[in-house]
Amino acid sequence: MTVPTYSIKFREYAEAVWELQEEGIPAIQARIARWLGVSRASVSEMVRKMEAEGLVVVGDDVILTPEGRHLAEVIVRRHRLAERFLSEVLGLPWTKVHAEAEVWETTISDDVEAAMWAVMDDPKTCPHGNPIPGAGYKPPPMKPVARMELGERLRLERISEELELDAEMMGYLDRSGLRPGAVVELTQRDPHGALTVTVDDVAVGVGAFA
Amino acid sequence: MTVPTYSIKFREYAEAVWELQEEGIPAIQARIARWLGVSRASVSEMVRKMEAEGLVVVGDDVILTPEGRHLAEVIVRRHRLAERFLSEVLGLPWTKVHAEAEVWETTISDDVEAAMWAVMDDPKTCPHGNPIPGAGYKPPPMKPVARMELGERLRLERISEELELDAEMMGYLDRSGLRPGAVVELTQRDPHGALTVTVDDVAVGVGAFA
DNA sequence: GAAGACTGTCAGGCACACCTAACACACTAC
DNA sequence: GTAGTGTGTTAGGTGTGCCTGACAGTCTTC
Repeated sequence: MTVPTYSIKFREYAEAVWELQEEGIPAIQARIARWLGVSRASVSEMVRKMEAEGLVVVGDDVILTPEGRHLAEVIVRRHRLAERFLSEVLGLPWTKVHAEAEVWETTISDDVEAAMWAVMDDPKTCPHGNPIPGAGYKPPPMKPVARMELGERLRLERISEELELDAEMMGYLDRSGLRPGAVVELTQRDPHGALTVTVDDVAVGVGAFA
Repeated sequence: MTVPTYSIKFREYAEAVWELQEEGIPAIQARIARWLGVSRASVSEMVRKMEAEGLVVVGDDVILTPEGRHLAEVIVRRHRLAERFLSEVLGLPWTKVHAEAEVWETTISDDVEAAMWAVMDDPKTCPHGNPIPGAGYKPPPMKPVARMELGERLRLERISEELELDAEMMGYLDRSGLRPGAVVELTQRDPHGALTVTVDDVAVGVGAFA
């Protein structure tokens, strides 16, 4: 609930590092650059400034300091809280809330954040199933669909942040019934890794996600 | 409901011109500069860029073109709608919503704006009593408190945007019971223009506002 | 070991919105 | 008339965050 006094860009970079780490991807600069859609040179520069401010340590990976992690968690929390709010209170389709929350996460004040908590009934996750940091909820251990066995059935828990970036993909998933909570069965896997899963007895082809 | 594709700063300048005009203040550059808290040089520069884009005409006053007025009205509408939303749905105190809405006005998307309209019961004014453009509501003709007669009683309709900028002043007004809807009586006027008004039988000293 | 791919960094530049300092012009007051 | 005040403009400068292009270092792969 602390006010992040750092620039919007610092917050976004901290968030990116945090999310990469959450996805299990090592936060090297090139990944951060792709994640944020900027050049490697820009990341190199920003990351050096953030190191000077004590937000990260730059080595082989970029690692958040406790201060940096705290900053990132405020942003991620506000992002997911905003997604939940947009979906639950304002009734926006869950496929659209990610893009909106990108803006909200850096503009929400302490007061507004507190008011959102108060107005919702103890939210634990965002509409994509990702846990809201600080809500006291640990997501169950998960297995990406890509690592399921043929014929295995699983309840879909969450859609990765990376996929959320892609509005078209989100629309596709939604139309196909691939939402958090849906039970899917892996029915086929082609030699290149593309999967066919069955949801509500309908077969759908997808790539790999959680 | 149109997407304003102009930069955030263009939107804020357009809004400032619109508000000055609403307050009956001629929108000369020096006033815009004070209103926005920037230097006259900056206003001169920005206003020239906006003229090149067809948003304003620069003469003795700065005048909005139809395009510019439209842009400004989108922003003002979103500002006041956001204030109402923050107060009504999120339960923030009415003295705080202006500062929050400053940020919201430029970040709200078409989708979010539509959702806000849908979630509230046909709002006509912001919590300070200012009309929301596009809500089909014309405020009654008003008389600033400063122009009341001694002993005259009046219902407070709105608090000017200018005052909203000043959080301390807003707190003072609120604590004094000077809220939209309150009935005030002008009881004294000192030679320098300072006023004493009576609200709920309590005397309060103020400057001049609507 | 050489070729190719990937990575981080550096130099140099750009757009945006802001600033101060200095100027010329208008208006008012005395 | 002159002094003072307010106004708009110009010139030159700043900080932030982005870019491209070129470079050296590190892996893989053959």
